[in-house]
Amino acid sequence: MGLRTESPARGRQRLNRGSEQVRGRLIEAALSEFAAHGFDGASTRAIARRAEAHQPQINYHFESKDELWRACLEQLMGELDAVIGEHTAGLDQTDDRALFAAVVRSLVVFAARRPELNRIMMHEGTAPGPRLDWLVANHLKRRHRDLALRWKRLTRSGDAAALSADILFHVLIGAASLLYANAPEARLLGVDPDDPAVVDAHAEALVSMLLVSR
Amino acid sequence: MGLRTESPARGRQRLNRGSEQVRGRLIEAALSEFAAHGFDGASTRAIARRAEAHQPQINYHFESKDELWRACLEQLMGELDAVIGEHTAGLDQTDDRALFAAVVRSLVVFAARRPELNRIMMHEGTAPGPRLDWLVANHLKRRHRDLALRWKRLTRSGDAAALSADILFHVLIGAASLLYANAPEARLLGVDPDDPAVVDAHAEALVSMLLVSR
DNA sequence: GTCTATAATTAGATAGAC
DNA sequence: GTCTATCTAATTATAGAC
Repeated sequence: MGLRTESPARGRQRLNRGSEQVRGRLIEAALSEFAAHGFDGASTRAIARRAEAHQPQINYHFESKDELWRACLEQLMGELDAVIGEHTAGLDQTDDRALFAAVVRSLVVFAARRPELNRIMMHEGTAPGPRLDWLVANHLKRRHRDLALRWKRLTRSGDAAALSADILFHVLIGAASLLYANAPEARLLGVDPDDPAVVDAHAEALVSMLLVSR
Repeated sequence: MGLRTESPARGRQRLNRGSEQVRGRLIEAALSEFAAHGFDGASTRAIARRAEAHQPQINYHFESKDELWRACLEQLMGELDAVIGEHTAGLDQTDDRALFAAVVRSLVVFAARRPELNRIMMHEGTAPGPRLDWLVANHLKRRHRDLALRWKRLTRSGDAAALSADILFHVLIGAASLLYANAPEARLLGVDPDDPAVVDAHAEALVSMLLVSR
């Protein structure tokens, strides 16, 4: 197996771009790959290629593929909270009805803009495992409980459709996000999940079906 | 590498169970594994182990892992049609409202009883590829078109909620199936997707939200 | 038709030069 | 901090005995 003595600097050019930039590029590439192909289907080589980095850099900047996955979810959950924050800012924080409508619109808008979060959650929710345990404990438990409490108040005030608070979480997220999580499928069916008019009508339809007119 | 001359009949006992039975066991095991872990995450060894068969038997009874996957989807789609058939049998076949309600109930009941179909579709819908192309061409296109036509008639007759026929497919399937497709997640959140009372209330809630009272 | 053994490829992670 | 080379383990598929 002949040594390559010919040139001292072979292969890809050395690129020192700073830890933070490479870390960010790896997270962005990884969440795309995890969303498209699931944790097992996403290879660290494909992630590195998409980030224009080398595969061992993943283990340098992150401890493991698992830790990279968790970093992706922290990123996406932070973005979701930012979108909800934008939609609920300036509202009367005691107006449960207006706040709920804003959350529904946030979920639809976010699912359309950033389908990766819902894709990853759909991949992970199909089987028990340590990643699902981590997701529920660190992100979903609180959101599920808060949404159920909000829905119970709306039910008592006569604003809510006839739907149990326990299952509202999955009914709402399913209705709000499948079109975008499965956008490749929707496109083949002739639907355009990237059309802002579609997204807007979708959000308003959900609000009007969930909140009964007074 | 020492030859094992010791015993002529080593390893697992030879089991000849007939082609049809082994084929069926492999399909049942495979759809569980594909549903739980996605196509890439499901290994043919795990499928064979679950079916109490040997890994090369997959390539004997099916041409490849891909063809086994397609056999799983034919099986599941057939079961879905059977459930829809049961729910719509005996109804006035010109009563669009009653037929639509029966289809909604079928989708919820089937998703709860057989979450594998929705799990596999959620895994496959997140990225373009030959399996998604096959699914859309052979199963989804027709269902999507028929449901949209039915919804347009209900919209004209004033029975339908304010929701575009284009996106009804994904809104309905998302609202009806995420609770069951992501049942492992729901269970960790304290919801019981296996409770028949939950399933029944879920179906009736969707019917009442989608069909406006006359 | 069932089974063992294995070929060919690819996976995540690591060692060590630079 | 980046990169090449490589280790170990796992993957799908196949060859051939039975």
